[in-house]
Amino acid sequence: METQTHRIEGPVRVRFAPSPTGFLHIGGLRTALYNFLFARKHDGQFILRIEDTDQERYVPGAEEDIIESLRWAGLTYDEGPDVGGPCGPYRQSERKELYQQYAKQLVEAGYAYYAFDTPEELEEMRRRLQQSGNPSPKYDAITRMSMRNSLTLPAKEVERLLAEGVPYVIRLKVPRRETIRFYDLIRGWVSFESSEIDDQVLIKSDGMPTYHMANVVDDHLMGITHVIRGEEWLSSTPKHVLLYRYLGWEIPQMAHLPLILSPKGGKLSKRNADELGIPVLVHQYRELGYEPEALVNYLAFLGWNPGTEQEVFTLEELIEAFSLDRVRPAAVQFSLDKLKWYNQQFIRRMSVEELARKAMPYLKKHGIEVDEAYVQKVAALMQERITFVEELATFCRFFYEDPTTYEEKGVRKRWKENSAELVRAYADRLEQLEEFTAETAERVLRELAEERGVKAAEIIHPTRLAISGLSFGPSLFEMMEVIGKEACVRRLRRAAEVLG
RNA sequence: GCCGCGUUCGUCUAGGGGUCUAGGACGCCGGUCUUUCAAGCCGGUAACACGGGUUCAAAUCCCGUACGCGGCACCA
Repeated sequence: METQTHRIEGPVRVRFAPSPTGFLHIGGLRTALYNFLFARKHDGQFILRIEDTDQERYVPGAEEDIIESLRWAGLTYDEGPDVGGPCGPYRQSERKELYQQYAKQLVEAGYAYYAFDTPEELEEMRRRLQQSGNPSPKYDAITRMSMRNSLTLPAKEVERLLAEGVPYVIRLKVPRRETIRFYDLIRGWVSFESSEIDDQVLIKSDGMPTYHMANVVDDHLMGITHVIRGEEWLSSTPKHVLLYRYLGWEIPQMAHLPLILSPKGGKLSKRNADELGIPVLVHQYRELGYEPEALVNYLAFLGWNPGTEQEVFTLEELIEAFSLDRVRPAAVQFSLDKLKWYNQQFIRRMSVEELARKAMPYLKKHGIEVDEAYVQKVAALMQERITFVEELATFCRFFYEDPTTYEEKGVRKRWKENSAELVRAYADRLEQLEEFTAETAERVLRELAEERGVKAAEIIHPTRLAISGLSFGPSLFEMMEVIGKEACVRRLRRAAEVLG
């Protein structure tokens, strides 16, 4: 049978449905982002739903992390556990009865059944089948007839077991031979043989639904029109198709996003990413000082592109440009280099006021106490030279305090025999200046060079070392103006003394 | 192993039968500018996985192979 998903009338409703079994992963953020962009693009609603049906893997704090991370990234949702909405509750653990009700409906209609097999019995069945040459044993149309379930047990026995409270699960009765086809917005028609699918558990023995059951029920009840999720769900989609059909519901449009791979090509798991030094959790990026706009922009381009040459987009621009049919089906490799480039791009697009404001917490963190007006001057000189806002503190200490060391390589290359004397002479002249600016500092230096018959560079380079302790950095004279006459003179004299 | 999905420069990608001697971006390399370092500008490096078809013509369509990834739980 062919199952066409068709366009549902009315506004677009999409959801991001993470499970609080861990902190938000960048792959999760990308999925959330595409859902968000799609919803905003079509003036629809974006919903956050927490899929916490696995009580064993529940990680405390995960839900908070997901919510905080989405907020940080600017992906606001219209309905969710913390903001409410007309289709709540938005936490699956709070909707338990709902799933049971629909599961019972499926049982009554003959599309699902009770199964009383213990884990040991299931294990035994798999072992038996494997021994008889079946490489992938399944609880399916054939094996279910030799198991303990409401299809094989007498009705009275089933009633008795249920009444006695014997643990049971509810399984989907997957048809024996049928081709299940569905249309994926990103991949086109995809088909699976029902014989490859096992009788999926819908309700676990603890009464909680499995993902498959909860997902289908909630997507329907919440009016989800487009299911946009990771490719790892593609092969369980036929089960969902069956569920929609048996429940008599319309199937939302499906779109399975390409997976994000590690830069080496494998799965971007926490473990192998840690080995490569790649953060995978959204909060790590926040802590490392990445701009949320940069991460979002980069993630948007992982699997999608606007078809134009524009690469830097604000969230608003992404919304405008986004479309699912420009999402590619192939898995993509994550690259920190490109992300850093985006970060640099966003820093350069900030005003110096904004940049300085963002730098303040970092300065505090590094024990530097200066006022924001001063930081703005630093920001103006450094904006084009930094990749992270934090570098306004770490890379720029010389703007805030005298250097205590001098870069060895720079000294070797730039500090000559006559440097100490020239630098002292320069300091003396600067001290006399009434108006200390980049222009006057430069003029005085060039005059001195001319008088001494040396190239300006012979004073410039040692001066840079004396002022900043480094052989590279922003425009020397502008830097000196920011640092001020008194400090410059002091630093020049000190360097002459220390470096000889 | 079985099933599914995928495959254009190292990476992200454009392209969807002729306009492709395959374009852009990141990275890398060189040049230029400059007091240095960045940035900018200019230039370079580098790809249609392979094999068969179809066609006057294929990166583009079809089939196969290889490789990669995903799934095969009372996890999501």
